[in-house]
Amino acid sequence: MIENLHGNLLTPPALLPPAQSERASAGRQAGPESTQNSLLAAVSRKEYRRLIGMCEPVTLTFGEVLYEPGDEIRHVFFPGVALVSLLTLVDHHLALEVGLVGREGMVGIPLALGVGVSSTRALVQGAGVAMRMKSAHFIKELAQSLPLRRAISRYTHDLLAQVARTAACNRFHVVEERLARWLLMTRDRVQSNDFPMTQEFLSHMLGVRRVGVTKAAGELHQRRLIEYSRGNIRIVDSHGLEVAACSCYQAIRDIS
Amino acid sequence: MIENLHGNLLTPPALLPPAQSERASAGRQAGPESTQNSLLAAVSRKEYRRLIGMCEPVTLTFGEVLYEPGDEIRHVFFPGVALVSLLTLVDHHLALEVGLVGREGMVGIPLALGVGVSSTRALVQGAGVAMRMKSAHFIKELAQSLPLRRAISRYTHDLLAQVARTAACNRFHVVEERLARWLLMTRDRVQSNDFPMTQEFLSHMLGVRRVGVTKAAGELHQRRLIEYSRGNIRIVDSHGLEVAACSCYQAIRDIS
DNA sequence: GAAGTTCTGTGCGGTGCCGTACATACGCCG
DNA sequence: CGGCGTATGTACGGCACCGCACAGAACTTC
Repeated sequence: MIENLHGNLLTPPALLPPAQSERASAGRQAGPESTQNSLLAAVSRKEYRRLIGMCEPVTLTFGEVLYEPGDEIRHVFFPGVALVSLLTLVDHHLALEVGLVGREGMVGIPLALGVGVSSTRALVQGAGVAMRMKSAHFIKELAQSLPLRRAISRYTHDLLAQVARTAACNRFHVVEERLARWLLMTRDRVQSNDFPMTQEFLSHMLGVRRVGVTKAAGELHQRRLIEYSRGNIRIVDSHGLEVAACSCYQAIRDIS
Repeated sequence: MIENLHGNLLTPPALLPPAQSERASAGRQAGPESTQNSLLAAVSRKEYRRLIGMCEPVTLTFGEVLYEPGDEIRHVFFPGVALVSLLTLVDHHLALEVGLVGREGMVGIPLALGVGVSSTRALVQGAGVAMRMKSAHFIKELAQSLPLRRAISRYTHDLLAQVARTAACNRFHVVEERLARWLLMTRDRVQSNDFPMTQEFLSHMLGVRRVGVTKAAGELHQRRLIEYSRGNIRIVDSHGLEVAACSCYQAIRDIS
C-alpha cells in the first residue's frame, strides 16, 4: 500500500555540495567511504578502516523499506547524508513515525541489544548513501570494539529519548506544529532546504489524514515559511519555521 | 503539582499474598531479597548473591518520584512486586506515560547506556518493594558480568519497543481503550485486581483531562468490567477488559 | 457532628481531526 | 497537444476531547 505512494519521487533529492562531509572525512579514504556516519567516526582510524572494510556502500532510494516489523535483521545501516524513518504499524491505522535516523545514528539498533528482529518498519525517507554491514560482522565487531559499543550505547539512549518525546508530541501537539518540526528535522539530516515530499507521504509520517497535511501545509505556505508543488517542498524561512514548530524540535536536538 | 494529587493513596495497595514471589525465590535467601526481579534473576546464583549484596531493599511508596527529567541518576532500581511509570513532560501539558516498569525490568536504563541523567520522570505508581543499587556499583557490575549485560540489553530493547508502541497508541486509540489497557498492564505487574488509583492520577498517565477518565471509567463500570470508589479500582471482569482494551495490550505483552 | 478536603459526576460551548466524497491542477507521455 | 495518472484543494457532518465551571459525595480532622 505505502510502497507505491510516491512513484514519481524516486528521483534523488537535490543534495547540498558535499563540503561538510568532505571536511569531516579529511585524512580518510575518499570515495564512497566519505559518507562519514558519526558512529563509525567515533572509533580510532585503525578500527575505522577495519569497519569500513566490512561495509559495502549502498544507495538508499526514496521509499525503500529496509525492514518490516518482524523481519530478521540481516544488515545494519550507517547512513551518511540520508534519512530513514522508523514507523510503528498499529491495526488498520496509518503508519506513524516514532524515530528519525540520519548520519548521527544507525538503523538496526535491536541487533546491538541482542535482538535479531525489527519491531518497526524502517523506511528510506531521504534518498542518499549509507554503509551497510552484515549482521554477523556487526555483532563480532561490536564485541571487539569498546569505542564502538560506547558510541552505539550512547546513540541507543538518544533514540530512546527521541521516541519518548515523539510519543508525547503525537499526543499533545497539533498537526501544523508537528509538520513544521518534521520539516526542520528532515532538513537537518538531508542538509538541504529543498527535498521531494508528497502530502500523502507526510500523512503517513504524522499519522493523520492527507487532508490534514494539506491544511497545515497551506497554512505554513500562507505564512511564507515554506513553498511546495507536486511532490517537492522547500523551506524558505527556516527561522520562522522554528517558531511555528513545537518545542519538540529543540528538545530532540538538545538530546544529542 | 503532581506530588500531592493522591494524598490519601499513600497507604500501600492490597497486594496478593506473596505466594508467587516466594515460590520464585525458592532456594535463595529469604527476606527482603525475595523481591525477585527478573533481571537480577538472570545471572548465576553466585553472581546473584554478589549483586544482592550491593543492593539495599527499599520500599517504594505511592507517588514517590525516583527521578525528574534532568536529574542525575544516583541509583538504579530493580522492582519486585511494584510498578514505576516513566513519564515525559512537555511544556504545560499533563504528564504522559511512555513506559511501565515492573519486576521484568529496571529503572535507570540510561545509566546502562552510558548516560548519567534521566530524560523522563520515574514515578512510583504501584507501591511495593525494590532493590536499589548505587550507580557506581552498577556500572562496575555491568562491566564485569556478561549475563547481566545480556539481560539488560534485552530489556532495553523491550523498553524501546514498548515506548514506540505507546507512542502510536497515544495517537490512535480513544481514552476508554487506553484506560482498559493501562488497568490490565498495571494488574499484571502489581499482581492484584484491586489497587489504589484516583482518576486524577490516571489522567496524568493517559495525558487527558480528569473528566475524560471519569467518562471512560463510567463506561467500563456500566459494562461490569471494573468497579471503583474514591481512590480504589478493582477489575471484576478481566477477560471482558481485555476485549475492551486496544490491541496494544497484547502487542506489548508479546514483546517480552 | 461540623468543617474542611479530596474525589467523582455533569454541563456547555469550542475545536481539531475524522471519514468520505468530489473538484481542480499539474506533469508525463503518447 | 490531448489524455491520463497523480498531487493537491475544498466541502460536510460527526465525534472525541478540550477548557472551564460547578455540584454532589465520601472520607478526614477536630
